[in-house]
Amino acid sequence: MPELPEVETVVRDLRPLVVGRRITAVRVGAKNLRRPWQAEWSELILGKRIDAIRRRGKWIVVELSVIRETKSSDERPRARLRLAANPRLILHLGMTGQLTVHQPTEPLKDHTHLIFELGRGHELRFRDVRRFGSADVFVNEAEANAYLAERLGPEPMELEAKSFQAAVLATIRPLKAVLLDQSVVAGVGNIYADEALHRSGLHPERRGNTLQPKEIDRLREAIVAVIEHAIEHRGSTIRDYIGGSGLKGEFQNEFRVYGRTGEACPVCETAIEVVRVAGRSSHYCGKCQPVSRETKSSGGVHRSTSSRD
DNA sequence: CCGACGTCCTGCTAGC
DNA sequence: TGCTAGCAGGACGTCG
Repeated sequence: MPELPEVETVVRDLRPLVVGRRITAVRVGAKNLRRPWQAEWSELILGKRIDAIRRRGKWIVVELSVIRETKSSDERPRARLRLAANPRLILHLGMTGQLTVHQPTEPLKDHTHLIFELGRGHELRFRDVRRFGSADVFVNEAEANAYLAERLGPEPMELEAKSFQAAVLATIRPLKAVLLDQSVVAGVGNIYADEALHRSGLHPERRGNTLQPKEIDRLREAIVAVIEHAIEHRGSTIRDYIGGSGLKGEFQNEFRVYGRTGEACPVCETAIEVVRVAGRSSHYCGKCQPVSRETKSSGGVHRSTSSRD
């Protein structure tokens, strides 16, 4: 499942292959992604040049602009064209999304839902078996940024200690739910949440408001460390994930807890356990990541007075 | 307002 | 061997 490191890898792989190219045609599959592709979106991006491709959280932003027409003498600037001069294509890979560049002669794999023809024998294909992914087009940078800003918190690398501390202490939710909340920190999913919690010695069921400031900062540092480490390994391939060049990730070999139920904790050799938290399977080491007594017994709500004095 | 939970979707696999 | 129930989970809608 593509999380921040996987999406970053896709974007880095794709960058040299798509930047500078023009979208010469858009082909849309029969089945919808999370939201149906709108016909006017094709009009908005057709003929536009890809200036850049970047990542924000788990989202991919393709920046497009009008190519300057050098030879046309009868150039009539149209208002509508000006509004859509710099549209943005925003993609989310969901669970099983793959974004790769192919030659048009390569056979289409099943579940290919969008094809962006790039001319000169290349096309960008969006394939997604489970269709949890999405594609949206916005008329300009401001609209695209607004869309992302209203659902995403800071990138892990830009997460400030103070504000993260405030966010964690302000909630009774289990840490696992906090880390999966994209408005708290953008880009963390089930794998890296579990890995970061193990690295910081915190139980996934610990409730935010029971943490010490020191623990919160340890968690923040663990998130950054595990994300950066994973990017260096091109992310994790569990089953479907591939980078923009079709290469798999290697970080699955570095997992300390995720998907390792029953195996030995790499730190203390205790068997890794799995529990369902926030509707997700959560892997942890019972010894390295103990639940504090007060948290486990009854949700940790009645403890609020003791932190006062 | 906040938190918990159900829904979408397909392919794989554990279990009979 | 063949069948099926259950599981995987990111984002978002709904409910209490």
